[in-house]
Amino acid sequence: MSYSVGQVAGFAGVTVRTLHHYDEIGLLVPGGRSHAGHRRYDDADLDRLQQILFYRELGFPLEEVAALLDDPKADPRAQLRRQHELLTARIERLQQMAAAVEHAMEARRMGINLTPEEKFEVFGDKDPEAHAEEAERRWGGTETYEESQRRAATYTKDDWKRMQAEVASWGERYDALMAAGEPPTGEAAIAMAEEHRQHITKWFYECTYEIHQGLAETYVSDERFKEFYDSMRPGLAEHLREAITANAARHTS
Amino acid sequence: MSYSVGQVAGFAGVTVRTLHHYDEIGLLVPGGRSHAGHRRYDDADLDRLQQILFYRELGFPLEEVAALLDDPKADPRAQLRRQHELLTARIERLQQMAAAVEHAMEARRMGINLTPEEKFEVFGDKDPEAHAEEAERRWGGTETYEESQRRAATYTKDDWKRMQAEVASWGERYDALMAAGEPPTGEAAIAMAEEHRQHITKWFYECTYEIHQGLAETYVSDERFKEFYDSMRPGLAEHLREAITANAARHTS
DNA sequence: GTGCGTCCTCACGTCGGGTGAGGTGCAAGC
DNA sequence: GCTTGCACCTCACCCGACGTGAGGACGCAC
Repeated sequence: MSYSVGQVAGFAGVTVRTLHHYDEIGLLVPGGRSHAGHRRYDDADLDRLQQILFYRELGFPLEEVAALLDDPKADPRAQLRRQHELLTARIERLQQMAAAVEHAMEARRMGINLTPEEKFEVFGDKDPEAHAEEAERRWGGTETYEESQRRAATYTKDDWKRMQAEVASWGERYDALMAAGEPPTGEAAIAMAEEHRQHITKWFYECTYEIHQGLAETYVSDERFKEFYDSMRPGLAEHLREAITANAARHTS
Repeated sequence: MSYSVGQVAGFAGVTVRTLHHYDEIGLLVPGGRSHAGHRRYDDADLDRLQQILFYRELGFPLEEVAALLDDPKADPRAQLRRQHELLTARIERLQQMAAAVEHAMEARRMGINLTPEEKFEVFGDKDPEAHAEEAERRWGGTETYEESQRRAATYTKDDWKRMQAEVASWGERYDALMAAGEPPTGEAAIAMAEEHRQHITKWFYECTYEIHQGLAETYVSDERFKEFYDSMRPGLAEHLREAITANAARHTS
């Protein structure tokens, strides 16, 4: 069984030119040539191509791909293990990005102004310095709630107002609920947690129960988020977190 | 608050040159310039840069990134929704790739010879034609079990033999177990399922309970995989699937 | 023999930047 | 006051991973 460039290009989903290129740079030299000089790929070549495409997809430069594949002390078992690790690492990375996106949007929803460093946190730039100076800018600056609101206002003003009204209404009702001594695991609190989740879904993005729980954690762990909720009533942040957790538990069981 | 190229490059984790480039092509033009002609980026620029990097990371060409960001009918809400969708789609894709890698390795373990089309299945090339002709090659070909074994033999011969011995031993014991009338949910069968899982982990890759269950499904749904197991004893494939499921359930509860 | 389809080999174009070369503006140290 | 250093500027060529013709060879079909 041997295949022409066209056939291989066909089922591998690459162009003929790409195969030519790989031949040129010695990354994938076909097992043989026909008498007319046409490239003939055998099954081993296909296996190799599959591996090449795998690593390419994950963004490796071709030179490194060659190194990985020609590594003599990497048998198929090691290859597989590596591929599997790469994939799971990648997935984790994306999940972190998703979490960061959710986080960023929550900040926006509350009119919290992230520092530049925080904005780029997603991209994994663990550079924990310039932190004193940063706090200066953050708390000493003159950027107000109002101002950051203005910046977020690519919404129509009406939309924004209506959303704020919903938030306010929800806040008052949650305040009342706590005043009445309702526990976080009670029906009333759980209903409010669910309303909170649906508010996010309505105005921002599909907020799953899982995501919601993630957000709940930051409401108590991040000072600014906590302040947002505690300003409605002291202790609200924690109360809400527990209600959200209870609500999530109910729906994932 | 405004920042120089160097500062921005710093916390965004890109080079100064990149920022120059983005300015040149009009993708990110700084809000202003200092009297000396130095670029000054303001907070809105940072937000935009963050978005740019997000889409770039997902592989969009810069021109498209510009189109996405300058789309007038995409408010922050729509952006967020889109980003979130892109991420979850990407994650799903990677998970499929991971599953395909697992699948490929199982095939190798059993000496099953995938058709070229199957080898590239991962890369999503749904082209369900040329299927009759394909079956010809697949079943009519002369490639034997032996041959495909040979190709997979980048293992040391010893390793391969020892692995095969383990498989054989396991098969005999599973055969006996079924002959004795053990149910798939019984202790003995579950122990065999667990041994099966650990065999894969030992020789190939970290096989989680979740992955194991995925494999179990293909053992009954893919004719060739089914044949591999049923040749040890008719009905073994299905028996094993249920045992694996029971074993997985025990460990994830 | 004349299409046609697929293959071949140059060889230049494109995209997203990297990497100097050579020059300017400004603060600090001598 | 002068120079040294640093961060910035523009101009311009270089690179990887192909895309995109141009111009030609093969084989089969009519």
